[in-house]
Amino acid sequence: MPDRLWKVGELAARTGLTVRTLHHYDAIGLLSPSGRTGSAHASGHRLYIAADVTRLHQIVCLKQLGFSLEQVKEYMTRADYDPRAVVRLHLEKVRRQAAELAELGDRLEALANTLDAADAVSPDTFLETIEVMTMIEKYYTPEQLEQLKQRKEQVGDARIKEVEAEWPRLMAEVRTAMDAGTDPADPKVQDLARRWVGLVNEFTGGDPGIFKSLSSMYANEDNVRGMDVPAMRTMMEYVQKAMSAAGITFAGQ
Amino acid sequence: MPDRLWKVGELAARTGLTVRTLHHYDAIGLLSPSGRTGSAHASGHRLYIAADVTRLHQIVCLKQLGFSLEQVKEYMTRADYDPRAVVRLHLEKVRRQAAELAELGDRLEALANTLDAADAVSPDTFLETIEVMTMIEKYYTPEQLEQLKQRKEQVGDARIKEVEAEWPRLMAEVRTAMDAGTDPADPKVQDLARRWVGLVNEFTGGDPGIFKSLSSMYANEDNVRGMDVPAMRTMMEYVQKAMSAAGITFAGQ
DNA sequence: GGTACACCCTGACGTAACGTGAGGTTCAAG
DNA sequence: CTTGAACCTCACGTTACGTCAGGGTGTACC
Repeated sequence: MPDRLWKVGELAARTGLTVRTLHHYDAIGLLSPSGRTGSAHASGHRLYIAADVTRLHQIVCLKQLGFSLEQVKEYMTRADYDPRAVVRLHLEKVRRQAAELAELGDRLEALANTLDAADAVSPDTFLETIEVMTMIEKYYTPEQLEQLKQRKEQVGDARIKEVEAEWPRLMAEVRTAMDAGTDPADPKVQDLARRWVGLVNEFTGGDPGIFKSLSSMYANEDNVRGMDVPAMRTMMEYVQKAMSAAGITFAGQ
Repeated sequence: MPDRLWKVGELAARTGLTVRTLHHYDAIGLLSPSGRTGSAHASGHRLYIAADVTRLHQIVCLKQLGFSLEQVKEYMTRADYDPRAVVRLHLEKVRRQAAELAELGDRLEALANTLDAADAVSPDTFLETIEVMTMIEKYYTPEQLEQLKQRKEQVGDARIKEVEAEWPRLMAEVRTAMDAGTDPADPKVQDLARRWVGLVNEFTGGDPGIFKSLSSMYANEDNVRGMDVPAMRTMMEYVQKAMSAAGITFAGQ
């Protein structure tokens, strides 16, 4: 039956496409039926011949390979392309997209694991976790993250909670000393500086790379886990004076 | 500077978004600035406060995880979701998409290799190759394809070309016999049937699975590599009568 | 106080590949 | 000649903005 005629509905049923899709292909000039009922009356029913069916099949194939309708059209009208080059190029694009999606998947999985490890997950902690993770990924290399993860396991949750509680206390004391106009060289301030350096060293583990990433993060972000970083930068200048006076430095800088 | 105000341009520069994007977020109610210049005059410049900046940051993070703006909005307004479940669900979706893209990549690579192996690649042979590959993927399992590939290497290109040239000749002869009204039991027709069976056996290698897939393909498709399959089905009935008369069967059926 | 100029504003249309009606017409059977 | 199914042509909706067009605003300088 090579000279049989097909109506849209039949063709749609056969190919798994919808009637609307065939209408669309007609509208954009990708596949117009070779005939219509009622001759030139316009608005007659579409009649597709065998050649149209073949063309449609090719269109579907190219679509399944991920080409856009525009590309398919270009490709089928102007046949002056090098098929190999086209396929190779398209392949590269698909590979890139696949890699990106896979990486996104990895990040989501890491997030999911982090959330599972947390005690309670309110929407707020959720948003905070995401923010922290995103920021962290921006400043630390994957190797550094692995390193931090191992250190975290060594140190243990208890100590981490202690440190997290210690920071606000320390910052409050530094602020008090600054507001009081205390000389950074004052032994009390030098003590504060020693505690500050101690906490930072505990985090970096003396690794210069991690110290650099950390510095970079606090230099560029204004908000890290809800902390007022600009204020911290001001304190840092003060603390650094005290460090000079006490003759101490960060580990591994 | 927690109480500093930001204008769209500044915020855009800081976040890497565009001004238009911020306008868009405002328009869809995802992030509206807390203030405007010129009070209630309408059409004053947008003024974002620190809280707005934080919210924007969270929006950006969620977007980078692949959530749609609609989802982000839902998530940030109604906070009665289980973050873990949401992330796991989203993760699965992303993984599925990544797998699909990876598979598409594999198919494209197979296509590219096939094209590289071909002598000349005109757009027509290209389209034909795609059609054949797509159809083949539909009927044969990956294992069967591997099997066919190995057999193809064993047999060699020369024999494949011979067979491809032989089919049209054979079909023409069968048609002639049919049109002449020759009895299928006629020895001449039995010979034709033997040749037919021989060619099919050579392709299937006597594998029942491949025979089944092949049959399925020719039973469901009306066009395989430009061949008039409906006509072949008619011939097949005739050939089968001759096969019965000759007492032969397909290998491994 | 005026003026330049950068920056801001609000529409409004375009994108890809159709989905989804609305409202009217045509075909094939009875 | 009448159904009912299948068909027809608009035309708007979808996503996340890009890209003008045409006109206001803020601020620095004279």
